[in-house]
Amino acid sequence: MAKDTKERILMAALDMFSIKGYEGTNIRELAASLGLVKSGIYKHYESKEALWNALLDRMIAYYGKRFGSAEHLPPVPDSLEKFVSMTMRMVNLTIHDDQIVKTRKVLTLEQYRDERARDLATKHFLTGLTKMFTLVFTGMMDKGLIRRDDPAMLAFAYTAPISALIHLCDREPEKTEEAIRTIEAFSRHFIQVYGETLSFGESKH
Amino acid sequence: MAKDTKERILMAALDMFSIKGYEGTNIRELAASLGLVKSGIYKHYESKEALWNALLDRMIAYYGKRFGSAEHLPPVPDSLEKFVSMTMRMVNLTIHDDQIVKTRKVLTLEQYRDERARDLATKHFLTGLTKMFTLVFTGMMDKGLIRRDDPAMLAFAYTAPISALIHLCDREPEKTEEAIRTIEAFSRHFIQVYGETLSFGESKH
DNA sequence: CATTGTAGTGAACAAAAGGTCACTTGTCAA
DNA sequence: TTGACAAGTGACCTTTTGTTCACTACAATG
Repeated sequence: MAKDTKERILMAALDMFSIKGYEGTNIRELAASLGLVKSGIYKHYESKEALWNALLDRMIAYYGKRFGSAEHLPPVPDSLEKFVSMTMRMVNLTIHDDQIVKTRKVLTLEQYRDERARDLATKHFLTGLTKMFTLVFTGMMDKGLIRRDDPAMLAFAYTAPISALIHLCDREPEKTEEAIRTIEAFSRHFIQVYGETLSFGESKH
Repeated sequence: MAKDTKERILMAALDMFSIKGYEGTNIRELAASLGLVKSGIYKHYESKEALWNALLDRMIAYYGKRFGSAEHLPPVPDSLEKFVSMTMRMVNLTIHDDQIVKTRKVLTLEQYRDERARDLATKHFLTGLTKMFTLVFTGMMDKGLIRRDDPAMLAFAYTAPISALIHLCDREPEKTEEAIRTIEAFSRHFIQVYGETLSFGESKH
């Protein structure tokens, strides 16, 4: 019950910050949500700002581990259909995983105030996905699944619309199902435009 | 100097809210930024929340007038080159117009807290642009400039990446120039993919 | 000129905020 | 058993916050 409290505080902070933002969050309420009293928080974090920084440390580390490392790169799919299903798996995870949703919301709310949040927001919302899919598309071009083109441009053109709909889900959760359908439709439209239509009998070498 | 103050307060509020958010903004500082003392604000708005709501009213009205009305629809360009330059004109406006930038920031910061902000955010960031460009693409298909396809899907695929880069500029203004270049590159890539390459001698009827 | 209403001031207030500290409690090691 | 330490409490403090109000200055109107 001891060491655990520090972790519970961090998770409660993620929760409140993601709803009310840093300024809108107050320590009393945060402590109460854990059955603590506010001075109890200060046994684990020396100030509200220290708590915020610890949370950011965590988010940055988590991002690095989860999205930044080579082992978590999605495998290059070997059919366009598998490419779509891979996308949908990733999308479903990122939309429904509570911690990831809250992380996105916090970054959205604090991106103009905190420099590290700002940087992480750009990774989360833009460059991270683009880099990842640049590799995927490069691989798919090598396999002859999609036509040769600038893979970074394709990755940007592919991930940004999906990212926009993920933000929509964060903002209006009741539109989640529709958004997921739109993402799938967009995905299929995308492979239809960029997919290499192999002539009959032709095969990838 | 009389009626004017109410307006100046509204603009100062837009400014502070866009930087510090609603919770982070305090009336004293806001008044001071206008050379007033805090009680002066209350002569024009009965509470902080009333001020916030007045600002939202304004933003909603402005959006309706600026982006919602038929007369402000961009004309359907009659060449792909003009399509790109039209896009760039719009992008430059939306990135450099202070009031529009601040509006986007406020909506970003308050989208999870205020229902009207939430709705306006979706319009600003997603559906508004998509609707507008659906019409543009429909017109361009009619003119034979781009190949026939689902115009709404094209509009979504076109505007979402641009929107993502506009958000990037709001977050990291020092990347504005690079972002604008990327938008233009994306734009050209887009028309290359979807543009109808008319055979020699062929013309739109 | 008298009056009336509007814009603005400054002092005051209650509530809420972040933070401190002396104290209790429970656990574990010597 | 005892000493030490980490975890948690409750009372207290200071600062900040939104809001009110009696008052002044002044322009417009009759």
